[in-house]
Amino acid sequence: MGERRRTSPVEPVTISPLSCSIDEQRRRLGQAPFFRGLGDADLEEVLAVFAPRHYPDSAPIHHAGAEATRLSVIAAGMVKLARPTRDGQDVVLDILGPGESFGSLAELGDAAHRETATAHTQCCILSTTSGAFHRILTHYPAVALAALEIVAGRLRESHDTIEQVSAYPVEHRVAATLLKLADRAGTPEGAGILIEMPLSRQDLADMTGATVETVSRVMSEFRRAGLVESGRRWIAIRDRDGLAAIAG
Amino acid sequence: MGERRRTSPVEPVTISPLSCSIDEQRRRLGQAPFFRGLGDADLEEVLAVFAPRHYPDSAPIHHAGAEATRLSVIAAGMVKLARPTRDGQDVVLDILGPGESFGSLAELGDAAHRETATAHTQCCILSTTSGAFHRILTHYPAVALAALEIVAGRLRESHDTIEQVSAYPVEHRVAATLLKLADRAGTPEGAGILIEMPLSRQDLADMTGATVETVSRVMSEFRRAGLVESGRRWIAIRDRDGLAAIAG
DNA sequence: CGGGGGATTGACGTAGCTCAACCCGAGTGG
DNA sequence: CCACTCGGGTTGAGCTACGTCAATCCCCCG
Repeated sequence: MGERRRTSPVEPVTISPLSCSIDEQRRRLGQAPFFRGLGDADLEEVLAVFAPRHYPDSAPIHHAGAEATRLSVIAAGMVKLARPTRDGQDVVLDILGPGESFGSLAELGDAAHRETATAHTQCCILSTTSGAFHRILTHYPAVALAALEIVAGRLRESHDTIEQVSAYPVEHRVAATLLKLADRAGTPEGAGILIEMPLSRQDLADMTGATVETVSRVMSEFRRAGLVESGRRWIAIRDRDGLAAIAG
Repeated sequence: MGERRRTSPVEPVTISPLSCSIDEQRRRLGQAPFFRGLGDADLEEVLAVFAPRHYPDSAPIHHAGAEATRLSVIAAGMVKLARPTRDGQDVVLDILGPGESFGSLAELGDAAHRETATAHTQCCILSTTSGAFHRILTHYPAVALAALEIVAGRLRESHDTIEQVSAYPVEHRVAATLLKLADRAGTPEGAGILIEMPLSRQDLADMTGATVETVSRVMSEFRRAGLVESGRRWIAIRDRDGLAAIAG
């Protein structure tokens, strides 16, 4: 009665068999911001040191505290970067998609991972050792510059997050987070934008520094206002401008 | 009564005349992480494109929103990086010291400054245009690598901050912030560590995402517990371990 | 000595956390 | 194929950390 929530999830069940075939994945990686700017020959040489590996959904890739020995680039799927806190809660720093990298990049010169990386969907990861990566950096200045730009961009986003969490209420943060995700991984669907990844209230809470309950309340609020639609592990945006108004 | 607070501030009145002499400052900059790894000849060449400029205490260096045209390195003094929020409060992202850089580094590829930079003490800044800086990056790979390492380090610190602000109470954040500052700019003094920079409650509040009043209460608490001593615009740490216990 | 900007402290309001009950849709095994 | 279970989601009722507002204090300056 009154509110009808879409109950038949036209879900983003991205369960393609993800062959993780080396050649296929490598071809796609040539496009990654990381390797942009390399000639074909160089690209071939650089990619040669990367080894592919498949992770099933929710599999841990590495834990915080573990020795940081590899640099990884996502060929397919999504990876969640989180910091476990003393009291057992998680602070999600980012959810990365294809072409994005993690591992000993952000932790250059750091011996241990500060963050836990988990396969947020099943995914295929190309990775190499820190040593090999460092050799690439010194040997191919273009890669070093690309890396610099990538890290600088992330730093900017982190600053955004700090501002959000320090100065704005939960409602605002949730709206902003949804918009960010929609820009990154949204596809038009019906009269809205479907965020193409599994996204639970818990995820959203961990990304905004709030609790599941509060996020749930905020989302209900948004739904009643016709801003979003959501279900078990998915979220779609109905009224982008409305959300943007709340996000500021 | 009972509590005696040090009322005679053996202040860090770093009001050396800061001549900002080019040669003197340049000599010191050779040590900056940025230019480490450059040979003498190269260093000379690189430094040549930097122009020095002096800023009095509290002078604005650039405002958020302004076009990002320069990269700056601090020769002497301290610079406060802050984001002004919609509702007029400031979120302080960092306070930088000699040898550290700001400007179009974190904003590589970004046209406008996201942050306001202010002279937190009087200071001397060497700066160059983004164009010249970019030329340096491509021409001297060592600088690009150093920059990468610097930005990666900052990213890590930003992640620390996000964790703090998302998951821990104000008390905890203030303690952690004090420790961070002490490590960076602390000098042993009497039975404690004096933080060598002017540091108001407002600054601390803006760094921790809290209000002046709350920070003041927390600091009073700390003082009563014998952890810190503080006055008008300065702070000293009496019991490092005690603070560390609170910071976790 | 008087003024002013920072700091302190108190009283009060509230956003968001905690605890707890309940619901619902999707697997799963009988 | 149905019943059970179980993991997520929702909702409510308190509680508390922290923000807000306001008064007062205390250096430090002219």
